[in-house]
Amino acid sequence: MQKQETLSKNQKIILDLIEKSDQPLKAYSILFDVKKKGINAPLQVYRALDKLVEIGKIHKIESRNAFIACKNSKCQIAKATVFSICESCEDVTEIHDHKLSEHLRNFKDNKGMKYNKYNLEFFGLCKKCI
Amino acid sequence: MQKQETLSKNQKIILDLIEKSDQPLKAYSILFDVKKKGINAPLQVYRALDKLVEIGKIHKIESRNAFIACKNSKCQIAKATVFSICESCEDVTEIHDHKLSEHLRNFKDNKGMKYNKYNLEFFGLCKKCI
DNA sequence: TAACGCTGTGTAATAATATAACATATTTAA
DNA sequence: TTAAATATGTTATATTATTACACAGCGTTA
Repeated sequence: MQKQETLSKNQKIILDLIEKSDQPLKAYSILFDVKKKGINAPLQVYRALDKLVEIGKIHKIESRNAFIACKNSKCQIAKATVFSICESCEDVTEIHDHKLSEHLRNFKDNKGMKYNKYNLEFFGLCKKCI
Repeated sequence: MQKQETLSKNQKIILDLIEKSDQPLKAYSILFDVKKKGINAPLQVYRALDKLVEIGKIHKIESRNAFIACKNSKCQIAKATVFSICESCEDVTEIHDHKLSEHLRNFKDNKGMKYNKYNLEFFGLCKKCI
């Protein structure tokens, strides 16, 4: 089973919307916005979100219960995400830092655990809000 | 205003409970357990949790909406947390790795953002579940 | 082509997580 | 000893997410 290239109708509608926003969107705000396109129920939104997260088109910002598009064209980083979050204006940016990724990818604890995913969220104040 | 040494009644009850568990507890499971101690409403639980998180006695596992006690006696790491989470048995362990902490503490993005906190969650399979 | 598995859709109901608003009590500090 | 800050108690409600069920479309394969 290889990576799916074609998205379903609902998945497309919802990915479109998220990609048009440069900031994370919440599930019920997405629902509100796609009602005009015939998506009526939370579950329809959550199902599409689940799929889009799974294939790496979007990421969930766990501390905010919100979803942001992955700007990385290859979208192979669903399993290794780093974000910076401004606690004042709530601006969220995905961080791609080679050295940091390397470090995290290679991290080994002393419990013999096998990692296949990580998510890192930095919090602070962005330049505008300092 | 220095670090508060004395916790209020509700805060103590709830911290006690969380410290007795070596795994994260969810707010409503905490509520259920403390009803016999006279805590009746979600808000009473959430208020205590907020405070305990703020002073570093517990941490929130964001991806699980659950709370775990901080084992670090000094509890000064509320703002710099790393966890490993087994996706099979849901076992959660707080990680203290000097080199990793150093790396994360010193991380600078290229946006001039000032960080004061981070949270990192590793996912995978623990030794038992591999 | 018919039967099957897989993925997706639609809908209703409900579960789980979290906060707002208001009144009052207790502790702390000036 | 009074004012400010912190904590409590209660009701109601907002927000986030899932369960359960019925069915549609599509590609495989027997």
